[in-house]
Amino acid sequence: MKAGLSKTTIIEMAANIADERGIANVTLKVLAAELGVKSPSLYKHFNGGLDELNKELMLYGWHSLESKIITAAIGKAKDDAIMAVCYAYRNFAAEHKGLFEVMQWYNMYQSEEHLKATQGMVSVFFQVLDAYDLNEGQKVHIVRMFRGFLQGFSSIESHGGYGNPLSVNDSFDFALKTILNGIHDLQGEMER
Amino acid sequence: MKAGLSKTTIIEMAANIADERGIANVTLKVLAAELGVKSPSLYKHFNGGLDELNKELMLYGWHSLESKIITAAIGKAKDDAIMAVCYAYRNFAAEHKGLFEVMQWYNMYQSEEHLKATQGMVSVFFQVLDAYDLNEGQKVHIVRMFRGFLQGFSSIESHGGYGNPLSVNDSFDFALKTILNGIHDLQGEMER
DNA sequence: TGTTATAGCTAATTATATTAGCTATTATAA
DNA sequence: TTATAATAGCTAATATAATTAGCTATAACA
Repeated sequence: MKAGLSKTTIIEMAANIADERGIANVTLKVLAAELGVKSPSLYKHFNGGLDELNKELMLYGWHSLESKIITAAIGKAKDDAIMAVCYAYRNFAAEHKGLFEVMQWYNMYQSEEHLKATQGMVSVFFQVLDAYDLNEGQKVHIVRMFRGFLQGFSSIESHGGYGNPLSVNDSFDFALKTILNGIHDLQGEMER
Repeated sequence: MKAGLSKTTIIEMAANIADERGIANVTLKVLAAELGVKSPSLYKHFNGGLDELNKELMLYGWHSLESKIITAAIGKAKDDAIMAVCYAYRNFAAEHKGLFEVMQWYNMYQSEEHLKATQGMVSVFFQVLDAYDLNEGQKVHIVRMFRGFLQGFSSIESHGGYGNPLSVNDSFDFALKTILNGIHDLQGEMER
């Protein structure tokens, strides 16, 4: 009862380490040192050790992203809302490289927890799509396309995978407009 | 001089372990046991130890994917070629979950090696796009969109991230058609 | 046949995660 | 206020995997 740690402060420090020093440094050793305690002490907060910590970090990341995109969508509708949400996603990945990696990497083959974690974000997409004249199946396809594109694009970009000097921003805009056009076509040329 | 190992056989076994038992089991211990040797022996083939092995595994994966999509594109052109390439990518990810993971997650912050590794695949996309009337910038945007989408979609799908019962195949088709429409639209214009 | 190179070995070292059990501080109740 | 209980954090010990050092037997070859 000295350092006064809590799950939250530990997770936040872990997220910080992931972003600043890379996920390879998200270890109990580094984390404890950074928090000014010894590594066994962390087991008082995370019974499941490093594994549980990574899981919590993954959940924390998705929840953070969720609130970012919710905030971004406030006061916007249709294409504007979609653009805002997509940019918020991409910016989050850029600003939280390490955390974003943990969000995707942890729990690869145990999808239940992952599914739950991403549900919030998925809901936001569906809500935004409610403003369009689309059936449920179409919405599912569109949300899946956005999720796939955003995750892959953001991941490649933040790892420096797009080597060509051409503006990555322009490529992102191009892709979003392409998907938006697809949505417009489904509506039979209604107004955007 | 007994087991007669080579870099190739070791890498192939590592890829196999990644796919069958998950990347958490790609360790020198497991790998050596599987190959019938002791783990220090592997240093005779990989001076850099586990790190070098993972790098080689990543490169091996991208080269494998490259030849798969080249094969898929043979005798096809335009939309047919693109569809074939995209399906080949997605199938590869589905059939090599572990390897596909290593391809994305190894070497996160040292993009040079990653860039080189993906260059082959990128070239295939550019070649296929040569059949369309597009300028260089447009091609770059399109390839980036495909890469982002394919990586994210395949990754989410193969980790069971698309929970909705709706056919994932249909979503994939929907997305590809959406992007193809975008390409067709660009051909109508003179320039952008 | 003798020499050399080296794949694979054992033994030892390092690094991290984890467990066991102790202690001091904080919170709570008499 | 004092006694008691709960527990955050500690030290010491253990487990597991990576890695290094140095040895040895075999394959290749002069």
